[in-house]
Amino acid sequence: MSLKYAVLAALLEGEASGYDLAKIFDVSVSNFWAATPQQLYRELDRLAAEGLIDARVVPQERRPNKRMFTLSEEGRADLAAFTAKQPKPMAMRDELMVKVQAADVGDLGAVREHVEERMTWAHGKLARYERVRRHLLGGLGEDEFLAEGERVGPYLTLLGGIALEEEYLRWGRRVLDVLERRAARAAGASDQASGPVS
Amino acid sequence: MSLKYAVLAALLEGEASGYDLAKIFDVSVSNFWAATPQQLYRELDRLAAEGLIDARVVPQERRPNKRMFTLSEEGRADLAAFTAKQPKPMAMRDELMVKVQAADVGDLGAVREHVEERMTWAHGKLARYERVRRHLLGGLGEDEFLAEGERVGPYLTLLGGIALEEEYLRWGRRVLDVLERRAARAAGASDQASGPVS
DNA sequence: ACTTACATGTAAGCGGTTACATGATTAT
DNA sequence: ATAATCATGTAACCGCTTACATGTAAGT
Repeated sequence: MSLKYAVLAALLEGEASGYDLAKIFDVSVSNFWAATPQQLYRELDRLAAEGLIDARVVPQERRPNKRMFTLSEEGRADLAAFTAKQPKPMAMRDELMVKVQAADVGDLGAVREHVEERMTWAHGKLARYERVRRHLLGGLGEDEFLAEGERVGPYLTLLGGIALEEEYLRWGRRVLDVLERRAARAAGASDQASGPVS
Repeated sequence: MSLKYAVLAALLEGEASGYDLAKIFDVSVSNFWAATPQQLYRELDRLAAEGLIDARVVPQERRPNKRMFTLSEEGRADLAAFTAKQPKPMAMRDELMVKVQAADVGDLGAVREHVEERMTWAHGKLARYERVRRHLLGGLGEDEFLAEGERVGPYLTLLGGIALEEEYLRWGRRVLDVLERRAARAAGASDQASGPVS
C-alpha cells in the first residue's frame, strides 16, 4: 500500500524511468524499502492513472522507447500529506536470522558460510553507500551540508542504511566467533567420544 | 514462503499454541520476522497437514479449547535442511524512513514526532529484550553460556535485535537533532522575511 | 464499567513474487 | 562467445493484510 509513497519520494530526486527507479531502489532505497522492477512498473502505471505522476514517452532509436516520470503537483501534495500520518511499524523478513536461530539443530558450517556471504555483501553495500554519500554532500562538509543543504531527508536515510550495515558487520563477526567455537567444541566432543588423544 | 521455517524454528523452544506463538513473534521473533496471528493460525494448519508439526487439542473448561503444537521429526529434519540452503536477501519495509526521506517537502514537525514515537517504542523493545536475554542466560555469564549453553541461536538473534534497536536510537537522536535545526532555520528565515528582530 | 488476556476462526481483497517473453547494444 | 545493460511488459499464483465474528474470565 505504500510502495506508492516510496516511489513518489524517489521521484523527488527528479525525472526517472522505471528502469532508473529499479536501480535507485537497488542502490539506495533498498535499505528501507524492497521492491522488484515488476512491482515498480505496475506501481508507475497506477500512479500515472491517478495523476500523481506525469509520464512522457521518450522515443529512442537504438533502444526500446522509455517512459520518463515526474512528480506532479498532486503527487507532491499527496506525499507531503503522507509524511504527517502515523507510520506503520517496520516489517522485516530475514531468512538468514531464521537460519541462525536454528543453527544449533542445523548445519553449523553452512550457516557460518551464509553469515560470511552476507558480510561480504554488506561491505559492498557500504562502498556504494559511501559513493552516494559523497555525491549527496557535493563537496561540502557534513555539518555545512546539514545546515545549508536543500534536502537532508535522503542523507538521513542514507546514514540509517550505513549504520545498519555497519551494525550487521559487527554482529556478523560476533556470530562467526561463537559458531566457530561451537564447531570446535563439537569436534572436541567427538574426539572425546572416540577416545581422547593421550 | 518461509514464515514456515520461522514457525518451525520458534517451535524448537517447545510446545506452543497459536496464541503462544503470536506472543513469541511479538516479543522476540519480530526483530527479524513479522507475522500476524492470522498468518500464524493458517501456517500452523498447513504445517500440521504436511506432518511437520504434531497437533493435540487441549480441552479447557473455562476457556476456548486450544491446539498445542510440537515439532515432529520430519519438521526438525526439514528445518535442519533449510539452514543449509542459501538465504534470500533480507526484505525490509519501513514507512518511517519514507517519511524521513520526504521530510523536506512534508511536515517537519510531524516527522519529528514520528521519530520520537519510534524511539519510545525502541526503548520498550529493548527492555523486553533485556528480560528475554536474562531468561535465556539462566543465571550464567554470557561467555559461560556461549561456551556451554545448549542452543546459542536464539541468543545470537536476540543480540542482533538489541543491536538493531540501539542503532535505531542513535540514528533517531541524530535525525531529531538535524530536523530541529532545520525547523529553527525555517523559523529564522521567515523572521527575516517579515523583518528581523533588532 | 472497561479493558486486557485468552483462543480461535472466516473471507475478501490487495500486494508481492516468479516465470515467461522480447530484443538490441556494449563490454569482457 | 558470453554476460551485462538497457527497457519494458503479461499472467498466474501465492502470501499477507484487514475486517469481521465469537465468547469467557480476570484484572483495574
